[in-house]
Amino acid sequence: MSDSVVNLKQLSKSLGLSQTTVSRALNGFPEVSEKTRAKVQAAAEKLNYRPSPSATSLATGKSRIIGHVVPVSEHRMINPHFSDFVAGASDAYAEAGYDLLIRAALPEQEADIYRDFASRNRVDGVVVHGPMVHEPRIKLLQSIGLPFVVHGRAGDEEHSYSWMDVDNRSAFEQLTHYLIELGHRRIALINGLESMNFARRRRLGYETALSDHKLPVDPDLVTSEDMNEPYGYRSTRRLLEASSAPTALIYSSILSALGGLRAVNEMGLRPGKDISLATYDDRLSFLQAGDGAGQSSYFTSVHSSIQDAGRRVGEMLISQIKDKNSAPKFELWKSQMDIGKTTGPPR
Amino acid sequence: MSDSVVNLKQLSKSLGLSQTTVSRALNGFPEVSEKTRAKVQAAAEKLNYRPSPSATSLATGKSRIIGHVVPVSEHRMINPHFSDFVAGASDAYAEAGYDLLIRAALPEQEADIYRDFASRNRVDGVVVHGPMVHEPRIKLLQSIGLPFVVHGRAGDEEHSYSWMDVDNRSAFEQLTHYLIELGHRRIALINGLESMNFARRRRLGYETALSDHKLPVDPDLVTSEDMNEPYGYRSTRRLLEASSAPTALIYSSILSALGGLRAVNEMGLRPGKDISLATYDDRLSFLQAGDGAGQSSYFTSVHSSIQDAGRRVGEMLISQIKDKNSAPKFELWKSQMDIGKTTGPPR
DNA sequence: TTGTAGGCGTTATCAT
DNA sequence: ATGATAACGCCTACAA
Repeated sequence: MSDSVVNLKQLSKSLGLSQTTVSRALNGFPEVSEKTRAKVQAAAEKLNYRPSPSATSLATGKSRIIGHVVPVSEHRMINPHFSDFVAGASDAYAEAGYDLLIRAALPEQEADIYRDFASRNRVDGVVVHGPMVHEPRIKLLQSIGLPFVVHGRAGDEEHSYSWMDVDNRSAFEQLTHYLIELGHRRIALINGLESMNFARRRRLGYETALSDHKLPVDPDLVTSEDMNEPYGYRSTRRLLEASSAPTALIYSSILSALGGLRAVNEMGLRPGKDISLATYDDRLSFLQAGDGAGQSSYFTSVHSSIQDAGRRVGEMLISQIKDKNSAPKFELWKSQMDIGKTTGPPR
Repeated sequence: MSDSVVNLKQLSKSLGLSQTTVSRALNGFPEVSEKTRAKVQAAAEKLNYRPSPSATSLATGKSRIIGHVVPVSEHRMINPHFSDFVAGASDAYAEAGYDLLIRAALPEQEADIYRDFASRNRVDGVVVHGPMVHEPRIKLLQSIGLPFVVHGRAGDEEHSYSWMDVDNRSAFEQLTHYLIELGHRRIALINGLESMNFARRRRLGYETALSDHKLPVDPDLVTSEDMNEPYGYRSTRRLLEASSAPTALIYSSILSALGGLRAVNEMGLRPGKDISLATYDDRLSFLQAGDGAGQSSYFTSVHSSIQDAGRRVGEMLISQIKDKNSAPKFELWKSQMDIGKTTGPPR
């Protein structure tokens, strides 16, 4: 009730015990007698004792904070994908008594920020977002010795660090395969930025399916950009207005799929009839409904919840922080395919 | 280059100066001679000196961290609105040398978390998100003495705390007015949760416009829920399938407007022709395009960038933290109206 | 202009 | 099982 706060010294004095004993009692050290511990805990509660994070951090070298550095460039990393990921991660952190810290940074500052994070333990670990095909942050963090988990994977040395990823390649292979089976021959891929590893994998999956069916890979049918709604709209219009338009389009994100849907509607084409649309779906929460009436069940898609991914990455990172010299852990999640209303045989 | 890091003591020893002088030189105290300061700065750079945040925090009582507590309930606060706000805020923080901290919490824990934040200065201030009509957090924070800025306003005592808000009421009055002028008589409002102050204000604006034109306020035409896509879809369908359907719908968020658009398309209605849709638009970045081809220019809307709001709230909070006993500051932003393609006279 | 010394609130190492 | 005491790394009176 009271807003007055007490420190260790005051608390121990009020108990007639030393700070050492009180500290040990509160932190669950086994040598403290149960009777003492109970008394201490009761008094701590009553006097509203809360340890000072900075003092604890200074003494232990642990901050109980997880860092996320987000680039502020043209390709902003803060978008609905990020926020859903963060929702999951912060949940996992809170459960374990950690806080989430965000630092906005220009891309060229990023390395320095990691050094800063590590050198004075502002954070106990970081999550690496949006790994590129060749990802310099990984060896940097390794050399610094700052614990980290990658959301996704980089192109090489997958066994030297911890990561959690979805099966981007097989997901897109499956989606493409499905469209081919429906009879489509010209299938476009509205991909994310292919400097990012996930996008490269998705393209590989797409190309693999085409090749398996002896279909040509037409570079004019593939676009690569930051995934947002206008991009989906723009590229869809351009592709469909071209001379040899595709009969089906695959989107790397439901955000661009939404843009594609808008384009298609505007052109008077009926999804699933005149044109087929399929997408990767991160199950973004603002599109989700309990009754399954959200966009997610509308689109034909492969999906995996990015919020769940955030939670899992958070858990992995915390367990790694707690057991510093544990071996790297990897987790590859299978995406699930759902047939929605937006695909059908070509006209 | 080197990852080795040096502390104040080592740095000052290497310079043959006292820690005091070095500290003062680095922190811009005027009494240090420029020659000394230059030498110190050069050495700090060279030896890769970085002050320890926990030590600094312990000594000064300042953490240089801004807290955001986000409820993890059914009505998640982490959504695209939040992430755009955070993008702006974290930018402002980074510029001022602050970090952003997120703590997920059950609603009933929130009060305790604020106490925790304040008592041991884990954070120097907080942003209050989603103020309700009656907002207990405000007097709590005031009694605790933790600096805060409200994004939005609570219903009462607007002059006792700092806030930044948009003119929700007049924005919705204007939008409704416009639709009435077009000839609409039955206008629905797909509102946010009316326990939230912004939603109540929006409804007031809507009702004011109706009353001004001697139009009845039909409660069946107003819905109030968490703003997401499925909600927009569901309520739009329900309203349009009813016996006396509205000819125009106003959405409190582009997320639900997107759902409404989906419903309307599905029902074979042409937006702007058979049915009119208007929305409040927070200019969410994932819907924005440089070329103006995003959803934002498509919908008839009143808009104001929530990312800019985040930046501004961040600035306000930091300036308040720096000047503790400054008077409360208020900022009310005017939203701008844009006529898009989704409105027209009723059929 | 610079330096000395104590304090911020914990944890951890030795003792006892 | 409990207690003194020295870190942790910085800031800041107070002195010089």
